[in-house]
Amino acid sequence: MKNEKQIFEDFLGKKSLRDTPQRWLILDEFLKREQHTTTEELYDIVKQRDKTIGQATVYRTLKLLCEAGLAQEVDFGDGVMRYEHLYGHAHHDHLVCQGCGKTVEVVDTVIEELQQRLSAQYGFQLTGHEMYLYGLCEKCRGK
Amino acid sequence: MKNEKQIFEDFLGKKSLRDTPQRWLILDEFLKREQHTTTEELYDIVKQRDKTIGQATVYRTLKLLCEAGLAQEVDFGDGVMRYEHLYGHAHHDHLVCQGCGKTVEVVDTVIEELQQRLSAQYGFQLTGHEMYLYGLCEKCRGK
DNA sequence: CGGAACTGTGATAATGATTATCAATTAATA
DNA sequence: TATTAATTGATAATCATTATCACAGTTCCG
Repeated sequence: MKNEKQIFEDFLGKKSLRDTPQRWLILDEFLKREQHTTTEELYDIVKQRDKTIGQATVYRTLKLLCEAGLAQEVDFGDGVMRYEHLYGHAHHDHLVCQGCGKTVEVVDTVIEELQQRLSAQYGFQLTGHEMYLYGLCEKCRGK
Repeated sequence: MKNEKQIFEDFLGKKSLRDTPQRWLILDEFLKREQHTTTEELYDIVKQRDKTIGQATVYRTLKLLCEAGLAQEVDFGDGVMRYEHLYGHAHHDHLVCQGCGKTVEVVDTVIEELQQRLSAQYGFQLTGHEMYLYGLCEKCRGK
């Protein structure tokens, strides 16, 4: 399996986009993050290694990573877009705690199947879906 | 079953908020709309009956309708909040055509049940969920 | 009735995330 | 290396939504 850097290199080549240190820096830090990352968080981190980098470049590069199939936008509905790793990660949905903000990645193949079937009933060809389950985690429920 | 106007009246009373012609006008037009409505669309409609009404009032009143349990926010992820009728309407999710924007309201009780079970597996107490199924409707698929 | 004390309103300014613009810089390539 | 086109960082612009504020309309209490 190719690694993410190779994928990105291929992507840039195919689109005749350029190889720049900023792009590699952003990809590198993005890959290090385990959790969903906002543009601003990533910008703050990346600035520590390159003081001159601009926010716009972070926005632009994250968009590219999405096109390259390495990242994916996640919208928890709080007005800030988050990005998560996509390549090598199986599809999943999100369980979000409304108390502490903790998220858990979940999958349920039966639900996925039923979504297909449900869409088909209305003549739709399903191309994707979003499912967010909101609730209270064990800790927050105690309070 | 109480009707929406009575509900809103009760709500205003309980919260010691006032009875104003603007609020009734907005509620009235909101209820007439069959589809999901953006604040701007509703503002345009309401302006035809009262030229002096302000956008802010529409925003404010839609928020109130949500609190009163008459309306609900729906976020299709295109940067504009939409509102739909809630009172007297069973819970449902949305099937959205990415070709023409058409939406269909759908429910699948088995999925709902599985969502509960899935959340419980992670110690979460489910308080709500959002599920958006994106695809192409029959017409758009032909093209 | 009269006048505090509030609530609501409309106009407008502010906010905050994201995007567009643009001159200057840099990478690809002949 | 010279040319061309992509990229960058800084900054201004957008756009939906919120906050602010002066003024108008209600309610309450005497």
